[in-house]
Amino acid sequence: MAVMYQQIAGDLRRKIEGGDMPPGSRLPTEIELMEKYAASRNTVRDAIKVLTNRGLVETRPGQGTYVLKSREPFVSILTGDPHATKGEGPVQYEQVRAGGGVPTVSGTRVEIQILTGIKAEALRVDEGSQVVSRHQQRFIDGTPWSLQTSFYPMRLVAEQNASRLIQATDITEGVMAYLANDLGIKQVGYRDSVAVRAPEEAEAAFFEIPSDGRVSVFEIFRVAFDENGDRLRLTVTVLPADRNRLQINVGQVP
Amino acid sequence: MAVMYQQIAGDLRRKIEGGDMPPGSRLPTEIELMEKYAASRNTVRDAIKVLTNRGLVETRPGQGTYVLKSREPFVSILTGDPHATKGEGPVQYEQVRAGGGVPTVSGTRVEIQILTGIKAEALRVDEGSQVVSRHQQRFIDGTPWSLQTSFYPMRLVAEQNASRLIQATDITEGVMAYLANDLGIKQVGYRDSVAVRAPEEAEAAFFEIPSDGRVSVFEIFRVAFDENGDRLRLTVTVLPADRNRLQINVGQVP
DNA sequence: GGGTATTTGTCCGTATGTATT
DNA sequence: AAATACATACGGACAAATACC
Repeated sequence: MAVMYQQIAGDLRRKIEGGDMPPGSRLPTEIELMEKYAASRNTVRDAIKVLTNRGLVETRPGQGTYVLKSREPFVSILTGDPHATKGEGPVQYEQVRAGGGVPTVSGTRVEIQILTGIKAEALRVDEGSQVVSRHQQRFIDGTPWSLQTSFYPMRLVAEQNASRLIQATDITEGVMAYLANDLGIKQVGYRDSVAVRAPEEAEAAFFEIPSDGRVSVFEIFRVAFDENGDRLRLTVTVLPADRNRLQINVGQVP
Repeated sequence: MAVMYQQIAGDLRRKIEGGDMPPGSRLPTEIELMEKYAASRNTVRDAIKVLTNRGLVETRPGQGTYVLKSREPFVSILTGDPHATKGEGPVQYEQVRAGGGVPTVSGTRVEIQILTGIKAEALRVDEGSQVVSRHQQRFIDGTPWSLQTSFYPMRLVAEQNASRLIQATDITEGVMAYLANDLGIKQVGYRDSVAVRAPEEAEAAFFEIPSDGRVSVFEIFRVAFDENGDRLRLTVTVLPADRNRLQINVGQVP
């Protein structure tokens, strides 16, 4: 019923998932598989393509095809004290892997940008408005973990004198702490919206994942609200979906 | 620099994303693309494969290759009152699309199952323990939305007489309400863990998505806790990532 | 460093099958 | 039934990456 390349793919898949070919092991070469299944090389390659698309194997030119090892995922916590002001910049995510792991952050890149589309809509500013953008790269134990960009409406700088926002220096006590302590602007809640999409070129390069969309990324929009229900900032966080899990705690959890 | 099929893919992609080929429109046939780019049919097909893998187009045998339309995503809310007892069964997700949309639920399939692996670990029962499994299919406006299975430790039935759990009838007032009102067992919090993976065969068939892993699914593990910090149930929800967004509200949000 | 063997990647041409109109 | 369009499968040739001597 199934055609030949699917049969070959199914057979290899069973051998991988059944433990006959453990993670890290090398598959037979395409030539060997041709002989084993009495198929042409292109047919064998079609079968292997099924496995790579499902994230089971990886082909390395000049070396062979290898069974992928599943790595221990990072855990990012999306819930926290909405009034919290501590933390290093617009930190949203905590890393709770059992083995530990040290998060590090790149220097903050600060820009004035034009905000359009759904981002402008999320921050409730006019299409094409100027905003302050603060961008960071985040790593855990040296491996790329997340890309994070926060957008602040210009009124915070223009009308409420949040001048440190537009300086290209880290705000070590945290932006929310700065706004609360120096300006009396307090975050009382936030809303996250989580989607999954294919990575952009730059994201694939940073995370060291294939740029063809086989591995997708989480895209998290976090909108923060102040006491008046006004939107304080929009933070967009991107993390590769193959090495991250999101955790949400509600109520009383041990 | 880039090889030919990548150049063709890039050219087509720019035309799609630039609006030259709007969603729903048909691409030139493979023969026409062969002539246009002076490439062989296999090379043209390789280029199209890049686009299908990125979720930009869809090929239909006998018809042609079409630019996909992005559908309005469903929004599922992961946060709610941890003490809430109302609701139809193990409901976790609310649908908040602007245009409305009527959620419907299949009848509940109840089974006694053996729980193993990470599911047993999540519910903190011994590997290979028997549990009660209650499974539902959920739709919105008739389109498949989510698959949901809840697992309850057998002690609820054996020691605490939650006999209705093992009856194959819907518990219309909600399982949590039943446990609270009849047995005095109260949920005080829960923890969600969100991952993304390729769909299984049955899931792809139910959601009507390709079974080759191009479209991935959210897999949400929800563990519910009672006042003693014991685990009341594990609910596993699967929903296709191409038509769903997850929303998390923390603190005071308008 | 250089050369060679191995292995996967790209590209071509052709033939036939299957789904749709 | 016929035409159209994509899917599968074969064969071959050369390129590019890697490993090894």
